[in-house]
Amino acid sequence: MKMSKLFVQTLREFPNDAEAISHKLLVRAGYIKKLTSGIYSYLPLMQRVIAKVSKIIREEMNAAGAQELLMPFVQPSEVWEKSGRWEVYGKELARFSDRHGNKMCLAPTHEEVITSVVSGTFTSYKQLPVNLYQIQTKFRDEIRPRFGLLRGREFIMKDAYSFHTSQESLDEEYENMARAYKRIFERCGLETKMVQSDSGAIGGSVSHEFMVLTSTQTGENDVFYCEECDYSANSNHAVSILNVEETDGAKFGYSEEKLVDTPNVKTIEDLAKFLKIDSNCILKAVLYVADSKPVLVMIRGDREVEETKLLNAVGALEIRPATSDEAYEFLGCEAGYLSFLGIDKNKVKVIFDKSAKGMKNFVVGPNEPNKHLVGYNFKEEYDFIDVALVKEGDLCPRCKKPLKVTRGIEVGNIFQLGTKYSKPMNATYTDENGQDKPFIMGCYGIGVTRTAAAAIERYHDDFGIVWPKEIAPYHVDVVPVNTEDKEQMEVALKIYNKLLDEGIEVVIDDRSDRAGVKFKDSELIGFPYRITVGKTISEGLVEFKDRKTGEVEKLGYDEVVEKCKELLLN
RNA sequence: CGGGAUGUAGCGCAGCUUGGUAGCGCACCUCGCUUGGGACGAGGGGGUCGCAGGUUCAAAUCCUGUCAUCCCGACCA
Repeated sequence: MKMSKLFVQTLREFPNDAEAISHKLLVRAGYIKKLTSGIYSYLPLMQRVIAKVSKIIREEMNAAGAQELLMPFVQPSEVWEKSGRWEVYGKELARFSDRHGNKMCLAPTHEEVITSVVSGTFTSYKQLPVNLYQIQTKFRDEIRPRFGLLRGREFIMKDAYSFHTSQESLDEEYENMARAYKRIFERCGLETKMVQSDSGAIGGSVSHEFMVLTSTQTGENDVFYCEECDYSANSNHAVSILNVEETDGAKFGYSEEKLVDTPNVKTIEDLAKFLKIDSNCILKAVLYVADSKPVLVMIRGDREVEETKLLNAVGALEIRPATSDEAYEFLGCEAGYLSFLGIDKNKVKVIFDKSAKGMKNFVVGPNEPNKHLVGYNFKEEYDFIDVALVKEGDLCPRCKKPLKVTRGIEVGNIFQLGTKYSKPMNATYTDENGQDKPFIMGCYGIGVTRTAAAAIERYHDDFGIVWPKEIAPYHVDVVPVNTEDKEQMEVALKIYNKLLDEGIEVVIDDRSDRAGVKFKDSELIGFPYRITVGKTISEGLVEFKDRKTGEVEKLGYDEVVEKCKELLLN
């Protein structure tokens, strides 16, 4: 490809509306162009990266025994009503009506359609298991799209769905996919961590996410992991053993139940200071609204509620913290002094977090203003449920060593769906005994465009993108320093043509710009290797530069071609 | 949804307070010069100043509304 003809416009400055480094670089280096919030055109360079990632995915999925198909992006409401998700999915599902007034939507995922495709096509246990996948555009109308391709509204996803006659068969395929995913990301040059996770809107029981670990910035998930054993989990799923298992207010002189004045003391921090007690000896009350009904969470003062866990615990569709006004409305008390004590349990659901178990002589709100109860002890048995966010330093649930936390970008996930979709949609096969049984299903996703963006988050420097060579849009950039110099151009073209003949993906920067411009662009775009054809041709040499290591070698014309072959063709 | 900010040429921005012919840098076109790290000179093209309404002799500028984009937060009592 001639650089002078490549459809790309690099920018001297970073775009104003980008935050994440991958977003900034993708725009500046001319890979993507925004059409509207969270929706981008993939320009030729990007399209090549997408094709590379897709190719790796296809090869590994096919090798793992899956078959590719392609399903509709526009779907009728019927299948979604059948599965029960038309009501449940919320505003992320982009809905519209066709000209006949039929309710339609843009596909955010394909469980419904694949289930209807398989149902009635494979009807015998003899034909199972089967795993089908596609690589396709998805649309999710995110509340707040951001970070460019990391959280767009429109994005490209590989989604696979497997159908089984038994849990054992599903387990096997789940492991098979986990192995395939590991290989896919490795081949993309990405190190990933497989972590336990919540199964979210897709549903099901067992699920894992593949995370690209990032130091700080753009990872949108907290991942807790143990360095001793291999335990690791998304914060929405992580469990821990509290490092202080039992707390006793008696240590601070509160061994007797008593109502004390705490005027205008509303936060846990202030209360701990006011009473001269550790916050883990206070039982905190947090009021939520779950599907417009109040839920009061009682949790140890040094802990925070993990909303996804709470959502699952109460089986709600939507959950949010209550406002102060709502606190007054539901509990008849101003916020700051709320409690499970003295409230109507038929009106307000109360959940006790696991962290509250074993607390003694603790401080708790009395559900009346400007007072707190000290030295309180539970007077009946409660069910303690885990709805708390793990903290760094908590102990690993497996080996009891302190947990660490890091940020991660979720590039893939695998779920065991069971019969969540097949049952309501009445999708069945006939078993050995002639009986109809619902399919047992699994599903497996990879964000193709997000994977590319994650690679940039992970691999870049001050000059631009440093692509892993497996997913770089081109491998080699041949730069004649002075295009007016006939000899330089001749050598550059010779090398370029030879590389082309060898099947190496190469660009020749035949623009008449000065060398500096071409070098800057080369580094910004992130070609893994650059061959500079300049003054050294007087000695029959050209310069070979590795983008990643920065190493430079002077090589003869044939030598440099051999070097590229060696590095790029196996 | 709540709060904040911003909409002026493809990109980055100034101009708005105090109304009076729409500007700068990059990019683009032409000519010259230059060619190993984002050169230089001269000339040139490109903008309904987000949109709608209002005030005014006159609005990018003032007023009202509206749309869009970005950031923060989404209540832990």
